[in-house]
Amino acid sequence: MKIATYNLNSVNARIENLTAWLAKATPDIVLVQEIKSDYNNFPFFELRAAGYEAKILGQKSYNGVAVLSRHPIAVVHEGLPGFEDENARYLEADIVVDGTRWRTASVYLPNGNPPYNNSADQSKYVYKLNWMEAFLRHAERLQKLSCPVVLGGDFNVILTENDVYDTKPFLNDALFRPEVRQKLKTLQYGGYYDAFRTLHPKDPGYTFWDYTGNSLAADFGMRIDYLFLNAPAADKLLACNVDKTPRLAAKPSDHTALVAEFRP
DNA sequence: ATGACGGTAGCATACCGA
Repeated sequence: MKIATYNLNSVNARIENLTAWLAKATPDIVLVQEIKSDYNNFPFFELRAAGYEAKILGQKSYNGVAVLSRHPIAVVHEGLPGFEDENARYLEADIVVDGTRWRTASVYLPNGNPPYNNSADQSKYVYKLNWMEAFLRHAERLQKLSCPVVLGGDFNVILTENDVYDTKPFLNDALFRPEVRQKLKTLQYGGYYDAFRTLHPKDPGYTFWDYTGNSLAADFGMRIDYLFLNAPAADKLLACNVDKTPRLAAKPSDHTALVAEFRP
């Protein structure tokens, strides 16, 4: 049983790359971010032909999240409960696989950096902190569930200095500020396991490489996509690996897929 | 400090991203 998270940077620009990867990787569930598509333009037919049902919280041009699965998907929350959000960043769903119900969420945390043309504007950072607060409150409520829970997505947070090729360029970046790192750590204090880091204490585990320059060749990456597991899910965890093949393929997203394998 | 690069809207160029 495999669950993946993958920030696609546009589902329509990536549909061939995506279906090729699905055929090879055969995940049961994929938590997708940045589909950059509303409902009417989402490639439901192509994914159905590839064997996947899709539930989406769409948005034109920006953001947008989806859950794909080879099994029926029951949506639980469209958007983060208790948080008025103008952006499509959270979709929670139940999926039964081999008789076990899995609670999953596709999470796209705000970036938080100021716009290039106004570096003094902190409004996006404030939005990020508020979003994280609401997410942490909801994640805490999900701890009441006894079924396996997987919160996966693009968290836009570099958790530690070992999760980026070089800390210097990011010391004042919204992805690496102590405040956001501390906040995401509270998810772990609250009983969620970082699937990749649990099994790979030392490996970089980068999931993102900038399009520009020689970032990919030089491995100037960062680990900002995560699969967080409650204890019942962590108990079933067999493996968790970064699949770099779609990032190395033609017309890639700047992120790549992170895949966890579980006992049924 | 800036822009590299890519996607989208929409048709020139601005906005967004990490």
